[in-house]
Amino acid sequence: MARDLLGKVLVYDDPHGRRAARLVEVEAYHGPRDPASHAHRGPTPRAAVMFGAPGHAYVYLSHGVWPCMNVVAHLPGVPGAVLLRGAEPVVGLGGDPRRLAGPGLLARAFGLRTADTGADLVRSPLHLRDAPAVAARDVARGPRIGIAPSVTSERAWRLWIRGSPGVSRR
DNA sequence: CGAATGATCCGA
DNA sequence: CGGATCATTCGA
Repeated sequence: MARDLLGKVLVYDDPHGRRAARLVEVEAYHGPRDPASHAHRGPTPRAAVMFGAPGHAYVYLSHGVWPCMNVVAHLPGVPGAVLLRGAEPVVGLGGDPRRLAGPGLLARAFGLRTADTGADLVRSPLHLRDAPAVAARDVARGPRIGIAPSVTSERAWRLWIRGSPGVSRR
């Protein structure tokens, strides 16, 4: 579930060192029943990873410039993923949370490429570290960003940690 | 508000 | 194979 990702720490170890950030904003995409999901049109080469095992990365390129990272997460047989939209720096990412406020900024700060698609987020250099659950009163939710209102109006699938400076600004 | 910038998908 | 689309960002 998307809200379980809030508060978890995304870690990327590469030859340059470790980068880590605490996730403070995510959006859920629900697969074939969700027209906004890249999995909506079936297992195309790009979206195929979302039809596989949960806990893997799906990184796509937005507008030719911005890598955006998702965590494949779904119930058996129902493709879906969670877009990472905002985070707070923990290690190796500087001190300004606004540099991680937005899916493109976040994935770029980690140096992610579309080739990172498929990474096992439990065992690979790119992984998620568990963290205590965020209290319900600290979690806010609203409509997803950049999606036609007709699609998303009744689906408040964007979740964020109230008051965090790592939440994307609008 | 519009440009940047390229992978992806669909229709022909 | 060509054109439209895009889960975005930044600067004028």
